[in-house]
Amino acid sequence: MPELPEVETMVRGIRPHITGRKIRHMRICQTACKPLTLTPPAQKLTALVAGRTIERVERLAKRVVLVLSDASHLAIEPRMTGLMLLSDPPSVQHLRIEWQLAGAGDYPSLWFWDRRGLGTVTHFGPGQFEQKLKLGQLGPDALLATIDDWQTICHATSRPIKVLLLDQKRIAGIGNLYASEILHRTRIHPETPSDQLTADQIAGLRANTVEVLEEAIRYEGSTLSDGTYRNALNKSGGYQNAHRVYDREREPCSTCGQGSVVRIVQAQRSTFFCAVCQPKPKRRRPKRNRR
DNA sequence: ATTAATGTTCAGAA
DNA sequence: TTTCTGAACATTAA
Repeated sequence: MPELPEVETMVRGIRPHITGRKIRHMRICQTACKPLTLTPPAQKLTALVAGRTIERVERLAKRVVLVLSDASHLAIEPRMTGLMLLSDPPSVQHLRIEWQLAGAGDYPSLWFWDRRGLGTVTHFGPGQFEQKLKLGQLGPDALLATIDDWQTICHATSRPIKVLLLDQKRIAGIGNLYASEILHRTRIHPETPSDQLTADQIAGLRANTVEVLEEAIRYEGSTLSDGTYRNALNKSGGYQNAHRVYDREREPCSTCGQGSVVRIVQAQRSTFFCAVCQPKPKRRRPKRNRR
């Protein structure tokens, strides 16, 4: 499930316990039938990582990044069901990778757990990270994007704003859950063509994106009904109780009290919104009305 | 047996 | 060139 707030929670959870510690061994667990996508493949990857010290732990969009002592980077992408854990995995058979840490510390190992196994782990040599991933693949981070960034992003396409919010190449970190929450709070209909948004709406979008994501981080992320998402110590998040529209189809809108939450499908993903709070945009007046 | 699920990517068509 | 669709990856629960 992890979107930006869940990945940020993972990073904050593991950072104090693994920063400055040396990776004695990176072990690919044999319990899972199908292996994760590892780049480079397992043998080469484990050799590159062994013996390195973890200098820093950072979040890049929806990835956890370990910065290693040789200036290389290890990027872990949890995708749908991946978790970074220090202890207490929800199940043993879905443990995929163990980083055994040297020296004294509260936890002997860092783990990657992934039920569906869609996650990826990618190693970047010194200098490759910025070039190949940071600059090449991702738009500005959703917590850092300026109004100018947002203006440029929205003006560049006629795609529906909900679909644009999910495009990591344009704006990085927002996923399906938070896209619905952000648009509801900004009172924008999810099918609005992005290039028809007014300057005020775009400013609101930026402000509410930061507000929703920071609030979700304070709650340590959203654990949905399937219970998959957990923090580094296998504790649930709390933000699911604060969702105003996501997964609340047919419930009355908590904001206006008038409408009820409806579900539509955009780009094969569920979108939740309130038709009263988020009315369909009026069609643009054609220019022929000028005299 | 069928469907949907927080993410990403690719091929192919309009 | 842009946009959209469907499928794929693999697993589980309703």
